[in-house]
Amino acid sequence: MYRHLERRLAQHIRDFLRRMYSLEVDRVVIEQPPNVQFGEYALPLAFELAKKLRKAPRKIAEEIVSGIGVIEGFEKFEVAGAGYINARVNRAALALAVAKGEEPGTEVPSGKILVEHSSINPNKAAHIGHLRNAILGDTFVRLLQYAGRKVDVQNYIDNTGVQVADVVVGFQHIDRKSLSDVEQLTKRPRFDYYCWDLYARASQWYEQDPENKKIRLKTLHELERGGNETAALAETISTAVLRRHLETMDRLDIEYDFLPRESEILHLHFWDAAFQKLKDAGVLYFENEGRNKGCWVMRRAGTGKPLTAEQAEEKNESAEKNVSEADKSVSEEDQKVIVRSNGTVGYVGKDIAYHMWKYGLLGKDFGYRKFFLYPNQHQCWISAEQGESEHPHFGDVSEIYNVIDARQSEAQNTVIEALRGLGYNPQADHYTHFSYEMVALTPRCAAELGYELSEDERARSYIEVSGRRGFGVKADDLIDKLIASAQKEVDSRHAELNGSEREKIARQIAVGALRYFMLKYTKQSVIAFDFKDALSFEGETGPYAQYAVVRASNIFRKGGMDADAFAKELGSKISADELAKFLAGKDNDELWDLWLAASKTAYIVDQCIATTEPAYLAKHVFQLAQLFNTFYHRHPILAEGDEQKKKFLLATAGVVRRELIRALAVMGIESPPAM
RNA sequence: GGGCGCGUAGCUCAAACGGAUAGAGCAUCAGAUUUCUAAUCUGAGGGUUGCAGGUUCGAUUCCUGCCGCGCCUACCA
Repeated sequence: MYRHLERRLAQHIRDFLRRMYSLEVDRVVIEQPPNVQFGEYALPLAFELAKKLRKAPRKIAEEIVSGIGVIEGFEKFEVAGAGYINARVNRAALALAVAKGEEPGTEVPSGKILVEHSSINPNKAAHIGHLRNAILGDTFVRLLQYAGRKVDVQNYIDNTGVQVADVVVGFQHIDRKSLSDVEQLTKRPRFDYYCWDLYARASQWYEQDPENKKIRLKTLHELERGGNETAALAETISTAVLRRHLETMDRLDIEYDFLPRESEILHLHFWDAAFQKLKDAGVLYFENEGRNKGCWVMRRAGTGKPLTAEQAEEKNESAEKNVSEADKSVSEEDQKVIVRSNGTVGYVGKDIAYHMWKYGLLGKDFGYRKFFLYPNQHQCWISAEQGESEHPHFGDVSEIYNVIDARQSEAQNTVIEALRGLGYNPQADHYTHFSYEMVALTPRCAAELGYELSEDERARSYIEVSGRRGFGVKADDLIDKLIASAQKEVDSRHAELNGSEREKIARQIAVGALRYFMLKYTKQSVIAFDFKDALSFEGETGPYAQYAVVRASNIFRKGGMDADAFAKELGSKISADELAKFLAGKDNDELWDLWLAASKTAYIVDQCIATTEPAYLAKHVFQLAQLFNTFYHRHPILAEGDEQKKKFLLATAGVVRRELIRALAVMGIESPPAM
């Protein structure tokens, strides 16, 4: 409801400015006052207008306040400080609307959105860095779905790259395993852990003898070509590891719709189709000299002179030859090799083709096979050269979000520039690199894990994980630890519950702790991972919020009432006048703050989507839980003597409980029945 | 060298297009439970927002320079 009122206010202000001053503003800035005593919305509008209107801000603010008139849902407007306009809403009306629990809808664009996340090399166990990616991606999917968007979730599988090749080399040349040996190994639990170690061993093995590196290159070529024994072994390994990744992510309630694989991008000749278009459009050109002689190259993103909007327009209007001349002058440094001199295509090229497919611009499609059926019957599909005849339709989307770490931003931008160069500007504009920073280990954590550190590394605040060194925290290990720790607590607190109930709760708490931990940091901050913080269930954590829900639930259980029904039917239980009385005035600001926070779910979700920043939701959930815990402490609800007051307090608990459950669900966190 | 990003309390992090007194958690210290379970709550201490300029009514936020740190800068993916 908070969002709904904000939009209504913005619209009225726009109309008013047009009427009163003949001013058109595209965006009315509406802030949240630092304290609820100032009201629910704050407009710094008068400061902005001061220059345009050549009047003192305070004077303008007074004019607006006296002229704005009646706006439904708002009680009054006040001028504060040097010219702030503070808006006060009708508290009872807002509370009643919130209690009903139905957010007035907004227009939802019809197009489908594709979110790509996880994309873990299928050659070793997933680690905490992959967890951050998957949790960010999955949460963003849930945010979009909450906002009413249709979303396809894809997990790109690089099954023909060097990382898979390294493990293949490990099996063939270090451990000397046959295909059937490996097939047996894949049936053992956590085959991906075996590969984790083997990958690290293979990386060392390359250092021992330059000849070994030649084997690696040969293996890589065999994988890319396909149709040979090495490729068959790679297929067995990467498919088994991929299944493990899906299982790991499913422990966190993360699911995918489709798994496009690089092998199909190669074998279905996606690149050939893209290559032709890129050459025709002049995006790619052949280099005749220097370091990149014999390669097809394009300008690396971010190396051109930055163009302003006007310059870009001029450029479009000016003669074509200027453009190509400018492109030809790209220095070697600024060139990105797309096709190597031996004719093979690099990963950026494949990525360009893949993204043309996403937008339905390639004129080719994958084959589709059923791959993984989740316990909830959701079917996950995988790409295939020859697919099944009946399959859902993927691709042809109108917006793309790629959850890929910040280190790849240049490559991502190069793909966007290629689309632009092909003339697909709207598609390029709706291509979002959802960039986030890595998860690193604190030196203390690395030491705990028994890794030897150089003096240099010990002095740093964090150390990057490294698959090649086998250096990192495996996802399943962390999840196991969290579950064990939660299980211990649940067992000691709830002897009355049976084993499977306790197990389920422990899992919910573990998932809540982990997902919250990965979401509470803003994307651009490197997470310096530490077991102490990650395993905490106290303070700013998922379990803290889950516990608030349990406390609310307990009130209703003890009172023999249905929490949701109680909240929803507030209007028939208490008159509007009485409700107003309970919420009015300074004495009740603290209660009102709680209601106001509970009204913000849709507003926060919008903010998260607009900024591709799920951390705002995590902060909001924590604040709401914190306000509730204070409320819980101050008001022994069931002991309340005044019947009307008691109903009001119950409704408060019911509404907050419902909104907490909702918001947690958007973060992929379940609310346990007991803790 | 070039590109991107970061620097805020002892530690880990917030601060939505520039806005009202820079906020949380952890840690430390002092308190709270015959009550709807303390995985909780109340309070205290802790800050020249890396440094120096600039723009502005107003800067943690924008601009310039400097210092420190990270990532990218492969005919790897």
